[in-house]
Amino acid sequence: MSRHTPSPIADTLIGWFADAARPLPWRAADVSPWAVLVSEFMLQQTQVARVLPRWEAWIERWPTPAALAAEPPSEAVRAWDRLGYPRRALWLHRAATEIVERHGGEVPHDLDALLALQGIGPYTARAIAAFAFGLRHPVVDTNTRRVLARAVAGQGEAGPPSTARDLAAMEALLPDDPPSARIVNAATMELGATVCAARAPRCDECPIADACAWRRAGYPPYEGARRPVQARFAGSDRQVRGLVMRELRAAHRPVDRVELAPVWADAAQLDRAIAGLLADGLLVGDDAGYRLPER
DNA sequence: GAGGCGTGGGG
DNA sequence: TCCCCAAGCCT
Repeated sequence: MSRHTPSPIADTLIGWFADAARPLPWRAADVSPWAVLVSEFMLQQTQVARVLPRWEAWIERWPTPAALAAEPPSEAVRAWDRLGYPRRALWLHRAATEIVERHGGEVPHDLDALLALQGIGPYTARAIAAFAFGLRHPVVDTNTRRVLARAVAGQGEAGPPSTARDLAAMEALLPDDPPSARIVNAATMELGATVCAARAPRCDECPIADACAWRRAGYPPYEGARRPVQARFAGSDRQVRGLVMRELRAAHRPVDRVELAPVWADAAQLDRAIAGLLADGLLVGDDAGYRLPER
């Protein structure tokens, strides 16, 4: 691994982060790797403000992987409440079980061991390694990708994700020493989340505006490929799944098909949603009806 | 590799 | 109002 020439962008971000970082509780010095891991699961595709109260409650109730693994998945799904993508609650419970079984109840440091856990992909594995353990890895999320696209590549938006390419781009920005690299990872994400926003970037407040290639080029409009627009939510199977899950979280007993009928008028679509939830393991069904998974 | 997956904040 | 998009991952 070759040494880097110092990046003025990285240096500026380190100074900016010292003042501008939001005091998020999972960034506190005394939080456990497990607490960091839980935050990363919850933050997948979900905003900080919505995660905060769920994370506090979760860590208080289940302060260790073993504590969560000792309870049925149904309790994890209930505690997940309306954070969205409830498969993540199932995956987090599964990951806790795997940590107990494979790693003696301790969150592993190793990237490959992290990647092997349910629900942990390229972003989350590196985020845990970097933020929980201080290891020097590039961490690339959607905010990072946008900041690099603008400040370094001079493009208004990040193109389609490519893990290898994105990691290489961030690697080029990272200082050699792990503590500084960790801060640059966090600061780049923070800048994208709070200043270099997707819709309305606040360039007048940006600490690296002078170094920004996109700004220097006069903010050219983005010409490259965009990610496909997300299907509309209203009336979607996703909405129906959410409504069914809401019923099942509230009911601490089996709920049969007749009782679910009022949830959605289109019976075929309701059946499709239930079938999908069963396939995902979010529901189990028997003669008594549907319920959240107990094991 | 594209598509599917919740829910809600903000422009 | 409506639409974008949000600390991604799995199949």
